[in-house]
Amino acid sequence: MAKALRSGGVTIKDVAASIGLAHSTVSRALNDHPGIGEETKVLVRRAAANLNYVANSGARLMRSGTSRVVGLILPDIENDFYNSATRIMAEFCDAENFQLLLAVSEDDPEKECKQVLAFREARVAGLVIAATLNPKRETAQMLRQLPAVQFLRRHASIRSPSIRADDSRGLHIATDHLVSLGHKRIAFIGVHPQLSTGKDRLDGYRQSLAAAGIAEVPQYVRTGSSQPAFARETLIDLLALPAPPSAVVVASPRLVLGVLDVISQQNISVPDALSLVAYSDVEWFRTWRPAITAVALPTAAMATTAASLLFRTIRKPDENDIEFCAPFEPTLLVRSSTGPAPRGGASR
Amino acid sequence: MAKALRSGGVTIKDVAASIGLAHSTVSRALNDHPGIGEETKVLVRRAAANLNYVANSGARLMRSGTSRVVGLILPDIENDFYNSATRIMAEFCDAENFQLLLAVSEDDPEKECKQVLAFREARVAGLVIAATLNPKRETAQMLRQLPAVQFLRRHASIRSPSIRADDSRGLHIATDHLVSLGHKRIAFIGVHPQLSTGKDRLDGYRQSLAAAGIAEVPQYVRTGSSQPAFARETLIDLLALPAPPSAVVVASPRLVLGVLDVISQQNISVPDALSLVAYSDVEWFRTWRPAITAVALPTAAMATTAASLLFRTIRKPDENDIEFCAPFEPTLLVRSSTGPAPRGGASR
DNA sequence: CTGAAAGCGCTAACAG
DNA sequence: CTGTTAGCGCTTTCAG
Repeated sequence: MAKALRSGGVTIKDVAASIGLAHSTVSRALNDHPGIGEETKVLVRRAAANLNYVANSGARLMRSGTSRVVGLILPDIENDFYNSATRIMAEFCDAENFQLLLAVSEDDPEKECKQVLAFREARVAGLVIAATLNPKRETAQMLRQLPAVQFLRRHASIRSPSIRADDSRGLHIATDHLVSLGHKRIAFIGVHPQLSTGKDRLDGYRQSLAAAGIAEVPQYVRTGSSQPAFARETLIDLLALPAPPSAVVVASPRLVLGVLDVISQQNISVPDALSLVAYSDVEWFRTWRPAITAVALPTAAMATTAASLLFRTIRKPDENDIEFCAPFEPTLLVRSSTGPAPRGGASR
Repeated sequence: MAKALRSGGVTIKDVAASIGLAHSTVSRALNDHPGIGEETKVLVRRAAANLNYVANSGARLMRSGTSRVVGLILPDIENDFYNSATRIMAEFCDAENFQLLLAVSEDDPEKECKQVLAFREARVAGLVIAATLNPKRETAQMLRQLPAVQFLRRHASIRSPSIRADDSRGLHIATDHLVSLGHKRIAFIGVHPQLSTGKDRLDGYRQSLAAAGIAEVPQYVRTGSSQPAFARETLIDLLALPAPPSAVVVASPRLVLGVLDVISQQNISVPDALSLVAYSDVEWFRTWRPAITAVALPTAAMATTAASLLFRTIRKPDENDIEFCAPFEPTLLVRSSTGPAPRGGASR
């Protein structure tokens, strides 16, 4: 035993030796094979426990070819949508006796590529990915070689099925809401339009304006990074315009943070001086004062669907013809950060 | 090639065969061993790329005994402190070419135990853990057998070194702040005192009261789950007291959410009717109106230290005598959710 | 029902 | 500088 401990790891052989059986028998007993004496199983299990035996999943992998691990690649774990989704996936994995390998791409295609490669080296059974705005060819190609599900974002170069929200519609209803309150000068702060989520959301905003017969003002439409700092600078800029917007649609929860920073610092009155709609609802939005009007995504349903789709694919990789999965419907939650447009012409 | 693809995986041997070399040579070339012809290396790398070779980390593990993976066990990934820490650890791992295996224990000791076992089976090089309130004996024992770092929380039964904040002092200064504003009826909403973070924080609160000569009112002291719902119910209860508190210290960011829910729903005036201090600062606290006074933890420093301590331990496991790591100092950020105590006797 | 033996993909002696 | 060989811990035929 001392020897086993020093030489780093009790093996199935040590267990076998300790009770005078063949290691193959021990393997079968531990894996609860049919056709092994019940008494033997008990004996083996006790011996394994005594020796503090811990299976070696690497060795197991070598034989089976795939590990009980699934990968998850997310651009930003501090985004509440993603961390809620992570919780659900983690639960799912636990329930299925899988482990979750997490990678944070920070929207860097190089990192992403390295991460996918590392996942392949680990022979993950499958993976869920919210891809960067411009995945490398190599990445897309690797993704084709294992069960994968695109999450929230989808990229044309990646073949894997996608679980997503109807972003375009989400922004459509958000913008419609402002339009119906009489706003004409409606700004949009969103993420890069190379991202499906960036483009679709922008489209939704535009469609709504078009439907309302409001001409788009290029200066009101801003896209960029999904980090708060971008929204902060953008809003400051927007407010300094000769004709500042009377309302703003903010297309990502992390961007909302930057917007609120400015609102808070400049002590802007919401919704009187500025109406605000957020895309993707976050728990604390309802506690903010005024409570923030938001378009909610069915996060739990989306994450659950992604996970179960992945596991289904893992189990029957042959069913390549994944049925098309309709995008999830977002819902507008009207709270108090949106109000009627000011009567006068220019504000301030 | 077709054969290799079907039989699930191009190996080093296939690469070797494709260019008429021995598989060991290929291995060495791929691992950039000294004493391999530069031209050979180029040749091998090209062949590997052509055949779409992907290393098998399971096989590598079998030889080295430990994988390039570190584990992270957290009670709650939706807690902003933890997800910020996760981002940093993920970055660290990426930089070191390690992977991050994430497990969410949800404060369930059974789950935790299973997760640690699974990590051991994966032969993780080490792990970072914020333990549950009452880890199983088995868990503590397994933790002794691999490089591990306790994070934020620490539990006496676990030997591993811990990176933590001076929680007691943190709550001491939070409470002092309220005391200095003239508050006498100060409530405490925190997590289970079985948790080190629960106990230390409660202690800090108590010490501050004692130092100020304020008698503790048992009804004002509430501990329980760290989920928002607990804080919600608790605050409602507190406010219904004949002599409700004029200030409340909320010892965890997730609990703050529940508290704000009530404040928002009952439209309580902060800080006039109720002063509020939060423990652990969260990005959006500063945007709330009034901005929330909070005690900030040096999250980034803590996570970085935990990660580097872990990697150091992984590299030199012999240096068992880890120098004691002083707890990190929290800082009070006075914002606007705290104000002078009301003059009169009972509020309302 | 259990044992013996082969081999998964890789690395590391040890030879040449 | 490169090839040969053994063996990591496990599962899985194939025999008994």
